[in-house]
Amino acid sequence: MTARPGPGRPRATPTELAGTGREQILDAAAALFVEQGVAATSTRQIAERVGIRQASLYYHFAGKDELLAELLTTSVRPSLEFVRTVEARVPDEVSPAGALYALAQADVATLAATPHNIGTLYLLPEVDSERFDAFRAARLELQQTYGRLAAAAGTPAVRAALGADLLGALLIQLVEVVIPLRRAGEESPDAHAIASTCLRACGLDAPAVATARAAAEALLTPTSGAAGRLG
Amino acid sequence: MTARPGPGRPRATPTELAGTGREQILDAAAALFVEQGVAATSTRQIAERVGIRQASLYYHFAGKDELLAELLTTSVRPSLEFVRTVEARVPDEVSPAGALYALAQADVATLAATPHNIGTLYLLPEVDSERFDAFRAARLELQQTYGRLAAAAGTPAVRAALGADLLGALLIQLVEVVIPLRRAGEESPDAHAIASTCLRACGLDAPAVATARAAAEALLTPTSGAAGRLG
DNA sequence: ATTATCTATAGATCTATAGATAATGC
DNA sequence: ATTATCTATAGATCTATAGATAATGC
Repeated sequence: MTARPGPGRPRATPTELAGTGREQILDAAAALFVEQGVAATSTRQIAERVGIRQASLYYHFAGKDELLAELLTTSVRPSLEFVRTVEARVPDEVSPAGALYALAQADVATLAATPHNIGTLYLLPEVDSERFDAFRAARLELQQTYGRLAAAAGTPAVRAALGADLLGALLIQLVEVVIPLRRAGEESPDAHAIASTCLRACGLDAPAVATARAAAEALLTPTSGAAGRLG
Repeated sequence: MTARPGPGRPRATPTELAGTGREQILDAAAALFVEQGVAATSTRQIAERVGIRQASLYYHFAGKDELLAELLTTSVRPSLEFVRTVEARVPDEVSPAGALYALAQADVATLAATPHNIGTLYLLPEVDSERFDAFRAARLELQQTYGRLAAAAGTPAVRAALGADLLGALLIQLVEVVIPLRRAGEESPDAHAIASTCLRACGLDAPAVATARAAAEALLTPTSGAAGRLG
């Protein structure tokens, strides 16, 4: 485990972290950004945690913004791909309600498992900068997909009262309850409980939620030689 | 409007802001904290916006932390008092569902109307410091009340599947959708739509939601000489 | 006398660049 | 030759204190 030598001048104080130098830096930055925020985290702190000198960071990254950009985009990309794949199967292979359930459940699981509770980064004020609008665009697409599916899955009364945009915002918000829960040190909540709450928020009654859950499970488990491969 | 002179040396560059010096500073700090975060906001920036010198801040406040502490507590206090008043009337004067509807509606309205979208501050990493645990305790009490009311109002199946703690977290999360919506420049959403969503999340069906809404409105409008005064 | 500002500044950061150095790989 | 680090540092902050100053209020 003791850092393979490889090319380049050896570190003054060798550590036993996994991954390449780049990865070690990203990981340390993620932990500190989540804990303290970006502005409150100095390049020196990041370097210290990795076990390199402050200036050595700049060999890998142009600065904190580039670190944040990379953390944000690599964290949202999998969700985005998943959401696209699932929506493409609506309504032929799965109902809107089933798709919505599957997405909510998957996103809860992802947010619960992500190292350092990285979802916290989405809430930082720095992210509002246009420097990160690629990330925000991805996030908006995710939210709009939730909104479309929710509008399609919801009861007519709910659809009329809320509209797809508000529904999307509300459901993303529900899914992201995982972030404050983890922050508060709570144990990871049941993804099914939250996915079900998303469907109830759309006006579905208990039997309809049960049906959606079954549909989601059928979608996610490609039993026998079924078409299902989700990338 | 041109700042009454009053005691003290005059400012080098007089401004036309309303309120006392303290209030002007708090307002400027709120706007900047929300926009950039606390760590990214310098005492100099705050002072500039007020129209005083950086050092003059310290006559009123010990530093940024004290500013943040004051902004947080004055922003949560009204919600906390309201929630206590309402819960005290449950179940004699109002049903749990009616109380929950009233709270959600009121909190949405408050968050939508608050200057500078101050709710954003709740999400800043700085707030996790024990320096602000009075604020966090207040916030937790608010959340727990939501949880108790939701557990009482919810259907047995929902209560069994989620528990009061998770319900509280989910409902607060729903109400706080106003924060990202405002941040994105969205128009303020309908408080009724969100309050209804809270009740649907608890498993209530459309008629039950309508009943709760009526109960909330009866509670909030002390018609004729009714007992209702909500302080 | 009290209040609310001002000017000036010490000391402690923090970022980002320049250039040297110590490995590996060819 | 390439890679990944190192040392050293300039320049730009930023915070918080000391002490002066210019009003009002008594």
